[in-house]
Amino acid sequence: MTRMTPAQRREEIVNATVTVMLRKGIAATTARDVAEQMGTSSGLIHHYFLSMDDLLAAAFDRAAGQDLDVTRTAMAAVGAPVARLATFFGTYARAEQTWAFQLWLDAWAEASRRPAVQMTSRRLNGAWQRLLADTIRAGVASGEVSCTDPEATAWRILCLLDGLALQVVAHAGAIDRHHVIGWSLVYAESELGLAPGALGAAPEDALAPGATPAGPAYDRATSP
Amino acid sequence: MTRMTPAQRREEIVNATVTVMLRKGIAATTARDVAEQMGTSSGLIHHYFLSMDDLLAAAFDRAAGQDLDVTRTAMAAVGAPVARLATFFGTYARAEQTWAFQLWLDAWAEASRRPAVQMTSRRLNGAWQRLLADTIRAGVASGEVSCTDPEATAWRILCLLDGLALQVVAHAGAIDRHHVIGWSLVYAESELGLAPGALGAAPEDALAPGATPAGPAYDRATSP
DNA sequence: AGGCTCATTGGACAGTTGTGCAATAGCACG
DNA sequence: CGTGCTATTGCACAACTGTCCAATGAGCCT
Repeated sequence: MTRMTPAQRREEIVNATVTVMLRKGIAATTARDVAEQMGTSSGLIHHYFLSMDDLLAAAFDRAAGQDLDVTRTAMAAVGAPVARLATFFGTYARAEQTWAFQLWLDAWAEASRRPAVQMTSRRLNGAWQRLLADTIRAGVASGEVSCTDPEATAWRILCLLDGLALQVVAHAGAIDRHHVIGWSLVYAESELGLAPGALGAAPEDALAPGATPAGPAYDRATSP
Repeated sequence: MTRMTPAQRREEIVNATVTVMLRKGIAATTARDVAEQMGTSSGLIHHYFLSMDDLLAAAFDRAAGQDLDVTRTAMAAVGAPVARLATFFGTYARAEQTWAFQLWLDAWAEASRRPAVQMTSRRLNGAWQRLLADTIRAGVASGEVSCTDPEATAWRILCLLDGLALQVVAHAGAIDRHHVIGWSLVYAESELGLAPGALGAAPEDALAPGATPAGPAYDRATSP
């Protein structure tokens, strides 16, 4: 029975929940799973969280929030708005490797049943949109990009990204992983009046479609 | 104890499951719910379906397949490819009223846990994409539209639609319902080299964004 | 050293769930 | 009318869930 300070323990519970969530998904994560992951009693969890809904929301907040922070700080380190947009897609692409996109899918589906999860997912989704919209606005201000409605454009780019990623996660093989970034990037360039390639080098097979790509092999592993 | 022929009963079980699913979502639909909906015993269900996974897949197939059929037949009744594409969006828009999009969300999220559901959802998603791609190809052949890669374009349009609809269902209010069709439609026109408005009259507030639309009031009801 | 606070335990509890099976009863056929 | 097939019942079963709580014991303060 190792006794920890409440702050530390709370932290560890959230961390353990994230670990379990990444393995089993939000919907299938139980209090006992989390306790076992920590090596403690299951009663401990409800000493720190009022309900499972709260815990799952907190864990999703941590997992998804970290991705957002990574992208945000990476973008903040870049000066020009267009370069910042390029960083946006570049970071997204790199994050693909350890992809936790199934979490988003679970969060959206669970939103109708778990109020706390819905609130968190809505807040984070909004934050992503704002990050993108703000950068677009900055680009408009500096004259680098042209866009009549940054808010709407940000939503559209994000929703295309989500829709594509969704297919990759839910129906492995239906869409090539690389297309997710490549196609979104091309779309963003066209919406923002940018020259092709301005936001990143899209692999040409991301544009020339149809036939099976002769590009580099990619792992079809479904598990994270 | 009303006795039915196996075919009839199987039919009724699927119908009842669809009804329950529309009310509670795929993930929360139980064998007992379905039995209660039919007014029969719960044991009956496993006399016709090997597992709950099979039943849920069959029910989702029916519900989502019907939507597909409606759109497909509506499109088949139209001659010119561009008009057929316009019908695609028009039918989609009308289907919005009795929106069962939560089912798709559930299906995608459950795909990783329920093999039968994944197979069904993958098949139907592919059918939607093929429907769109074939029509685009026909448009290219007739010279009405220009598109270098109908397959990819179809996926992109569909994924934008899904991504937008997803936000409406999961985070009611984040995106205006009307934007789902309007924005996708405008995007499709640009991808296919069509004149604005060629695929349907997008409400102007679907394009002029930002401020709260002064358009007609729309119900925010979340339940179907 | 002793006491006290509170993190932690381990299990109880009531409610689910999917699944399987003997018994029952409706219906068609002889 | 009786007989057999089988659709249907009703329940048992084991496993699981979130939630709660009295008992325990670790570590800090006096």
